[in-house]
Amino acid sequence: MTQRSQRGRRRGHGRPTLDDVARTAGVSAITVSRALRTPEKVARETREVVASAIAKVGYIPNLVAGNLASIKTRTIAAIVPTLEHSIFTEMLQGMVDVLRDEGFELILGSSGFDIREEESLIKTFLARQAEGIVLTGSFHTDEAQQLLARLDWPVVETWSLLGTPSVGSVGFSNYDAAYEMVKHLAERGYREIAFVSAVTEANDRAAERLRGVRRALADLGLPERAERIRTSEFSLRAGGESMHAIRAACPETDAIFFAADTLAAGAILEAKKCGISVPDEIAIAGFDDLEIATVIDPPMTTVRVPRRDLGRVAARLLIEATEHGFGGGVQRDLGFELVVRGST
Amino acid sequence: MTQRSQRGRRRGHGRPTLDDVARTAGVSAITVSRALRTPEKVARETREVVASAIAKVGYIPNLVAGNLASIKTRTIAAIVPTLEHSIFTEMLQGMVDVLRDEGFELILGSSGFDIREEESLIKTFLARQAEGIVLTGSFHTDEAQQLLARLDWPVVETWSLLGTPSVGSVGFSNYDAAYEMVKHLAERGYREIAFVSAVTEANDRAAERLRGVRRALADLGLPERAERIRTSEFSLRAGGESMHAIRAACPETDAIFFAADTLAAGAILEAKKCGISVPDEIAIAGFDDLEIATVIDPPMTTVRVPRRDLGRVAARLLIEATEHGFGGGVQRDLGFELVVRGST
DNA sequence: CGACTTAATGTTAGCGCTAGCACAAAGCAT
DNA sequence: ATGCTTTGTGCTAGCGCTAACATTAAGTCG
Repeated sequence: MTQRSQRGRRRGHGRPTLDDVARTAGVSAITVSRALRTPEKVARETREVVASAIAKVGYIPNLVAGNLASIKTRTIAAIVPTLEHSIFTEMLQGMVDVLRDEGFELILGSSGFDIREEESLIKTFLARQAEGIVLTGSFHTDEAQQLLARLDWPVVETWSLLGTPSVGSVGFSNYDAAYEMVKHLAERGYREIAFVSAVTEANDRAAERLRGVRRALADLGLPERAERIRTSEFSLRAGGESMHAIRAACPETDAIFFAADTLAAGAILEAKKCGISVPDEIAIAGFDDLEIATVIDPPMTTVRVPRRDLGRVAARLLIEATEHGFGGGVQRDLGFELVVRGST
Repeated sequence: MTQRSQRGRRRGHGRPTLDDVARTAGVSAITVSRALRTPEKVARETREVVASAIAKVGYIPNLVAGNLASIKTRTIAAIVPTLEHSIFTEMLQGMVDVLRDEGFELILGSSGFDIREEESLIKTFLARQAEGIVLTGSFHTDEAQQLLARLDWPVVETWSLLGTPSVGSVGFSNYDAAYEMVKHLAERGYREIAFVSAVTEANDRAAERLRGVRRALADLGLPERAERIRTSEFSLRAGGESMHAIRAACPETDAIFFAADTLAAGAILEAKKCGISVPDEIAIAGFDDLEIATVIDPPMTTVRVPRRDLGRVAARLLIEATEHGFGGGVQRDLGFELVVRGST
């Protein structure tokens, strides 16, 4: 028999442990554990003794230890490109709502639209034993792709339906949405259509929207001019600037489709400031259906996307996958809605 | 001698462990651990052998186990009222920037402006062994206060300087900011001033702003009328509605100070839509200095708050506290700036 | 060249919890 | 009474990692 624990606890937090509770309640540690996690398996009387012991010593469970022992962390990770664009934070809010109801926590990463940073975050979250992860889009580094492919780890991609992540994709067709908008503009009689995109590099949503615009222009026999296809950062100011740049380069332009409401709203505000009439002189369309689209004058034609639901559905799929396994990879097309208002 | 491990691993992930790496590298587990965490203590040659073994077996560290063994999680928690208001997400972005540089991760909670939910989140984050927490404001439930008081756990409060959290407060004086804005309006000659606040219940920022407005009105000898002190939810639409409601109740009102730019912007947009001239018929002031304040017409007078820095400083304080201890509780007044533009 | 540091690696004993069984006591049919 | 389930509780052995100490092989110095 080895001689041990001669001098009590050598390391540790100093916070009370399960054993402390067990000792003051006069039961074993496992009983306390059960009283907390599966109370129906503990006699009412014992439960009460344990409860008062917990209160007495001020016990707070150590989930890190519990996670290690049970190989479950009840943690889901999410990586978004930025926290400064409300479409992503609203999606996160949807996720958090569902996760919290189901007793899961969110660990959050923001990649800054950089897939290498995304890869690094993925590795961190793997190391932290997140039980699943929500990614934005389906463009990732090769290494990340390979890692995810060989790992049997629940992954959901959002905002896009192009990838084949282990659990599924939750999104809508960015291509179709952009196509529909151009079709709408054409039906309204606009022929000289410009498109202002987000940066498309490593961003499949933006790339798909651009593809949709191009295809629609071609199908409808409308002219596509390079000077009218621009990329821009996301800000109100940049929206106004893009409008001016396009009008300077191609004065005959009669409609501009922006890949984000923020840009489109900036353009409408700037147009009004400069006495340019919307939609008579120039039509403006956006993408997202943020609140500003409804209160701006004229109200903005845009594409409504179910950002809250994107988060909710992604979270549910992932929880389902952690609890009942997964395979194949479902595709949840949550659709979009063309909302026609006064700006076109 | 006890007979054990007759049939190998009984539970576990199936992912390779430190031991697997150690075995293929022909060294002990602790050497692999050191090669990863303190490479300078391992001979170059060994380091290389270990590195290739890691690559060979595809090892990903299990931080949950590491955290338990080292009693360190390198995790910081943050609780914000909502993710749907960019001032908070920008603060979080500031936090994430600093945390990631220092090798910390963020666990995020959103309380929905409900301090009971906040309390529940605090307990969860304690249980998850977060090394510190960033809270919004200094209103918490009694139980949360007591828990935090007796726990010797690093806590930083943001957006307010009123509390005495264990590590410190990072914010500015909401009272002074509101006071200054009213003073500015008075100097501009406005005398019939209205104030639209966020809900003040359990929200010390809103309560302080209201107090500042009241005090300023009193000090400056301006009339305070109950019909002109309103609370409102946060939205563009609600801003416009508040403006109408105030003008209906008190037609002589010549200036409205909104506790958020979103509200003020909604009011300006609505005013333009209705042909109400800003600032001639009614002056509008906001709070936050969001981008829209600069591009709207007229540009908006508002209070600039250092939201990104709030997050950065809070994160740094907390990291410092986890590494070198803490005591007392510092107060970092990051200040605010009255930005006067055309709307007043 | 023996005592003494330094560098590199290994051994042991947990961190605080839970899975999997073992076991006692009680209920229930036969 | 016998066997057989059910209920409540406890014991043992880890989960995968790291702190603390132990050990060995090289330098280092007067």
